[in-house]
Amino acid sequence: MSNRPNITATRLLDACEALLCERGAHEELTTRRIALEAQATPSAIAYHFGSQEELITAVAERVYRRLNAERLALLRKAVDRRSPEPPDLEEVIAALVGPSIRWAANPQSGYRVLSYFTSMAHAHRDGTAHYRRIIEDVEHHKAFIPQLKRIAPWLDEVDIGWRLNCALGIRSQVTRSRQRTELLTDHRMNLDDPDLVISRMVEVIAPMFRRTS
Amino acid sequence: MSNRPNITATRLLDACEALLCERGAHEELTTRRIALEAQATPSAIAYHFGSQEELITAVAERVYRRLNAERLALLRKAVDRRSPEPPDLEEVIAALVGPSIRWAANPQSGYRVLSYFTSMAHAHRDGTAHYRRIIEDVEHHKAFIPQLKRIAPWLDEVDIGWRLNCALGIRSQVTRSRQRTELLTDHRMNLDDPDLVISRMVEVIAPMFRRTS
DNA sequence: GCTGATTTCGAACAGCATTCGAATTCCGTC
DNA sequence: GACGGAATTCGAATGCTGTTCGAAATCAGC
Repeated sequence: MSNRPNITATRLLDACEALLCERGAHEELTTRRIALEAQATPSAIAYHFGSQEELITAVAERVYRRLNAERLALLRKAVDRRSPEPPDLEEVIAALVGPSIRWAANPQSGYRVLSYFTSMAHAHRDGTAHYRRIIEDVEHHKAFIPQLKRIAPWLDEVDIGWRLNCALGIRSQVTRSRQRTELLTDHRMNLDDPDLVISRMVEVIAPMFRRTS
Repeated sequence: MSNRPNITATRLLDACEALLCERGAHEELTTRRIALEAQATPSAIAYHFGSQEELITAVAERVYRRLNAERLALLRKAVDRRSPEPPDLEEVIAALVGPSIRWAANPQSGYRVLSYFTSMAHAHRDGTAHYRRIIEDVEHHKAFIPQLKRIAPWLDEVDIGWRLNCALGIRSQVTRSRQRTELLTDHRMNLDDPDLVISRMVEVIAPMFRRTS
């Protein structure tokens, strides 16, 4: 549990992330396997992180930070481009869901870590509070609210948050339930093209923030 | 692996479902615990279902069938009410997401079984094909497509399927990420009232199927 | 009431995460 | 450069887990 992460700790983080990104390697996600990959022993996991769960949490947190940085950078770019006017709605939505979509299309991006982590956090939603720390972290999402409010000032802040939440649900469905998405669209949408998927999502999400006719 | 389920098999199913519905009992979801609850032995699980995973799959399948029956009954009712005119859009959406929302609000409904199962199926999306059998079962969802096409004939069938998929994503977000939903809406939405939540969802999903101005 | 099939049981077995004390390495200080 | 205390690594041991398997027990048909 060192606050100054040493070389072994980062090797364990890297090994765990690599295993989570490998296709179908979740069955082999054992302390022994991780330790082997990191040239360490299972005890090292307990020493540096406390438990395997907390190691995975640390890995997820690291990936999550990267994703959020990208999201917020895109939001800032969208805001700056139109400042002092309100940003473009479609560009804001693309900033919100774009990184997830692009990362999900790339197996080495670490998105699989997040998929696995959130699945596990949902399955064992009892007790273990260190899961919630990440799940409940919505601060960066909240950064989108004031900008969306500028775009759709007739909407309540609750309305904005609700629509934001819905948009995130659509994002999750597309990134995590790819099989279902393919079946419902009759395999006639190219889900491998992130830009296409993003524009399709914008097409569906944007009307939520437009005035009802 | 009996096709004629006997008394012990159904007791195991019931015990497993009960444990999955109990708050925070997922940690205790072991073969020995399930067997104890069902007045049987761990070997009985292997004998009747092959493995613990397959027992859980069987439980999820049973619950899933109940939910789908309710969904399709509501869809049929919506269709019959307006026949031969196209059904009301809002009523169709309520038929799609309503049962999930209501079940999620009731701990004893068995919705927790589905939450747990889909989480697990996503986490171990490799190999184990018996998970996919349920995850990929979208036939009942497809029953909504022709009705929605009647309502919005200007939309492609791919467009309809895509929007249907998005609606299901919103549903999942609200039922499974309740905490996040509460935080984003600043705790100012009463998520315990299913009818309110459903109308809020309709408010967001319906515009997807309306003509763009 | 016997016989063959179905079902139940309890004792194993291998694998798992974790614990813990000893051994080792590291690093500031003499 | 060598000491000594802290930080780190290690390997054996512990108590879980799901599953296997052969022997008992129960059941159904004649």
